[in-house]
Amino acid sequence: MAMTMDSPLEDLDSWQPFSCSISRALEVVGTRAAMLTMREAFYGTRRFDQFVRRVKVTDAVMAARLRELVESGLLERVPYRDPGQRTRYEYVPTQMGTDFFPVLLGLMQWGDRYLQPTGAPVAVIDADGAAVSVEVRGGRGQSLEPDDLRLTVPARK
Amino acid sequence: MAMTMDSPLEDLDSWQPFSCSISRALEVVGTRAAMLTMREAFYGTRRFDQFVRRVKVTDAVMAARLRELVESGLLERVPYRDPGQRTRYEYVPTQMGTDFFPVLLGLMQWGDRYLQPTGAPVAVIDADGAAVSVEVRGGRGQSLEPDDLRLTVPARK
DNA sequence: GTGCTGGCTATAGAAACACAGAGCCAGACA
DNA sequence: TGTCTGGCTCTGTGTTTCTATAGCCAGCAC
Repeated sequence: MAMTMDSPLEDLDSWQPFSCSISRALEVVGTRAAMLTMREAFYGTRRFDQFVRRVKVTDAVMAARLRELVESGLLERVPYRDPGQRTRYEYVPTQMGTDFFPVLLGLMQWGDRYLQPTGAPVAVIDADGAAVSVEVRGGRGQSLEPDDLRLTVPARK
Repeated sequence: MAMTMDSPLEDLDSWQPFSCSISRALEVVGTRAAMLTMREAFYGTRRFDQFVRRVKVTDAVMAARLRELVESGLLERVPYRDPGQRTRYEYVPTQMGTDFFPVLLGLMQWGDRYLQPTGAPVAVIDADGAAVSVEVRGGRGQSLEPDDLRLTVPARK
């Protein structure tokens, strides 16, 4: 059985955040460089030197972040070969990495709204050219506001 | 006029990420403690000592993060008074703070899926008790996958 | 072979962030 | 008046993440 609470959690002191998913996620993508590297992967960046130039970190830092992101499973090292060049590697988002994009999109949308006095520098659109948005949806597909949400803590094992 | 590109961006080298909303957002909520503080606000935590205990940082760090989050506009200092106590302050999410919750929810959902071998420790549900999910929606309200997205860079000023 | 180049590693130092402990201050209560 | 308490600040230390610079290595070009 589960302990169910209203949102916000009524009895906060009876429950401590344990093995929180947000906390675990931040251990993987919690640094600025890691987050911006995933942003670039979202934009379509694939190659080492592109990542270095566009995220504006040193190659040492980018090598470290890319290695971590590959180890964590968000990116995959895929060999490629340009004519006259030796084999090198691209960094391609995995399913796990692709599934992270909504977080980036949510962050972008929130930043566009509150931190961009002169408007969004990049727009994300669908096939029709209409603006895209990140939303919270309930079981029937309906849009939800934060006030509509409740939290449940499953029974501990 | 706008420069429109397929997703992923075709001509990455012709466009540099400038005043990126994600980057700006990370300047405000880019640290682990700030993110977990907003998580707690989402859970319903309001008072200083609760934040300190539940985020598990020192009071010094929490005081600094709360001050920054108030200055940035995500939280608001609201006076309250318990019987027999002097006036103190609660930290209550503003509209800007509430609008940030989908990002936290997206992070939680992603972490639940990929970083929790034994299942999600907390579930977010709607009024019917159905699981809630963060989705990307297009102009007609349809669900979108990352492959369906395109990016547009408005003309520079 | 030699030279060159791109991805990657290594080291040292700077900056940001967190911890631990001490101390300050307003105000409720004796 | 004096004491106690909770929110908050200050100081010093350690860890992490970053920058800057140098160097390594595979392999293509010559």
